[in-house]
Amino acid sequence: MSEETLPRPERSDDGPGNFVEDIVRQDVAAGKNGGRVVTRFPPEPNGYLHIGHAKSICLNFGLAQKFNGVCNLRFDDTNPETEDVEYVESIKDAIRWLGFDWGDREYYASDYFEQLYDLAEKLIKAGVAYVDSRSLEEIRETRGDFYTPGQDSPFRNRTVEENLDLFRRMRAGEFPDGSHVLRAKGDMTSKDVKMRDPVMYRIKHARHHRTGDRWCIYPMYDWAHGQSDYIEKVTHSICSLEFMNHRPLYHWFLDQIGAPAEERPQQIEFAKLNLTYTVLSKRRLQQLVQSKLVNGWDDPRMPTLVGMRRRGYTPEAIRAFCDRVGVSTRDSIVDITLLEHELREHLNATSPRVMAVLRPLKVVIENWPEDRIEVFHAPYDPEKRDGLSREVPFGREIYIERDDFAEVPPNKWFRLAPGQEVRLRYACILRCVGVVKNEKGEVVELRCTWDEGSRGGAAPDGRKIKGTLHWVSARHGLPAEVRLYDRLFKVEYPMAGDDKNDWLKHINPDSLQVLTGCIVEPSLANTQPLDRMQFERIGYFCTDLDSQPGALVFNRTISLKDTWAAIARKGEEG
RNA sequence: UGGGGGAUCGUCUAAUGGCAGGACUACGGAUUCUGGCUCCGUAUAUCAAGGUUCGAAUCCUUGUCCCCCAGCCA
Repeated sequence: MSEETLPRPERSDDGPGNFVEDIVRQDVAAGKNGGRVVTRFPPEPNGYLHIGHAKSICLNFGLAQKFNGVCNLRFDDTNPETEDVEYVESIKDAIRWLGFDWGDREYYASDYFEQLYDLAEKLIKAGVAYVDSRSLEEIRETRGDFYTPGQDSPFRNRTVEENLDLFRRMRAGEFPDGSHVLRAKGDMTSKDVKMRDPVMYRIKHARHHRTGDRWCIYPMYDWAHGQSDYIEKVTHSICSLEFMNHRPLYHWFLDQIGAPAEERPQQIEFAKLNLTYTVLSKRRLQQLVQSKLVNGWDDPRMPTLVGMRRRGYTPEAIRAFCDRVGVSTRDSIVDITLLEHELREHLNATSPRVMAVLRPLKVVIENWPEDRIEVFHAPYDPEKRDGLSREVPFGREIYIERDDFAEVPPNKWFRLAPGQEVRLRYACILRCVGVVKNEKGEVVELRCTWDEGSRGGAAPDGRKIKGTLHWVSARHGLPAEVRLYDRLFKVEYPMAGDDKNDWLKHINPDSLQVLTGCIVEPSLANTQPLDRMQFERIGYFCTDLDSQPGALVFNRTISLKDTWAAIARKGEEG
């Protein structure tokens, strides 16, 4: 074993760990950066955060927590034409909602414009940056391509004095957009196209959401980002795979400004998140919003954090998911069932249970007196028996789910059918003795009798009742609208097509189904937006932002697993 | 035709020359006043070929496939 071989990194007990964590752990153990760990989450404020960003947020903030470091929130606001404070606020909300706190470490690349400018002058004085006064087209044409080297700009040999003068006048606003750029003197013959005299500054007479009209030149990403990391003393600058191509330039700029070896940030790339049945690029998400395929950025079908919040996702579930998917350097597409699993897991543990009937079918209990009302006490949490319960009134007329009755029951049917018994949850045992149909032959009402010994739902003789149905008293139930959400795309890989616009063809036309005429139990009368609950036997729901007392609206966050659906499907096939 | 990366169950991820493990999914069963939850079980993987080695997912060679790069976007 050579002396240079580093010891195998110890894995921590909490969580699965990943290669980035291994690197940080080794760095800390080796005393690099004096053992400090500083990460950063660097969103550009030009869009809403989505589940993919959550992975990065969890990684960066998680690393800081794990190693007693800090994580900066830094807005990468170097392109005023696309950025806005609206996004800054939404990004901060989303990060807070996810459960992370950046304390007072809220930074903006625009806060460093002056320092960045000074550094740029330093590079000019050192002869490694020059003002190129050609058009965008000319610059592009002479950059060469993957196979042919670029050619030096005729302005490459301007004197330091001339460059300085021009650059200062660029800043002073003497030139129109596109007339000059500041370029670094890289190597126009480099096989690495990024090194062919990268542009550092461009002229943009645009108002910036923070600096207003103070600047009319703005730094490019490659120049701004690494130097901002350095200014903030970031130790580990974690970004996605496509920036791997930028890493040589990242280090080259750090070399040029004379960043001491022991203080320079290290760029580490990881594979960003992709999800089945989902698109996760800002541009495409924006397209969905603008073309009104969804109702805004917070549409519950959107993979944005605001959308997921409105849908009823919990931050805990999203964080658990991010931990679970791991971090690696290979492109991957995570099965959305993993996300759904974490969601159900957390919702199952935390959601109060209530009853709601989505597609009501009236049931008249013939041997129950007309005006007799019974109030049952039903626990909010049947598993933990935490003592909390609500009152659920019961009477002669109730509603059950249409799907819970079959005139001709298929195999293994545990639910209601003529002559068959079921239990009404927490209420009693019921037998169907008659079916009322309309002139079209549709079932409109069920006539039933109840077993008078089964008050509360227990069988007096201990007989097994296989099926238990949810129900709502007709007299006490509250009307409600329920919005059923499904995956936004019909296919697993919407982006798989050769044609770049094929993904839009895979939109699921049934991703939103609005049910009116639903009936929920009276305990929900005062529910507030974003309250979460389980509708027993149906799924997890949350009260929508549109909901009001007297006009209740619920979103289906996710259905319960439905074993019966699989059995029924097989019954049909077989 | 250049450069930079990457290939492990259907999916995500472990392994750092020494029993290919875990989770999700799927399937089967037990339990159940939610056809939920829980519990138990089953199935499925090292891109290919060659080499080094007692021993290879791991090292070497050759090949194949996938991703990224030619913004005055980030």
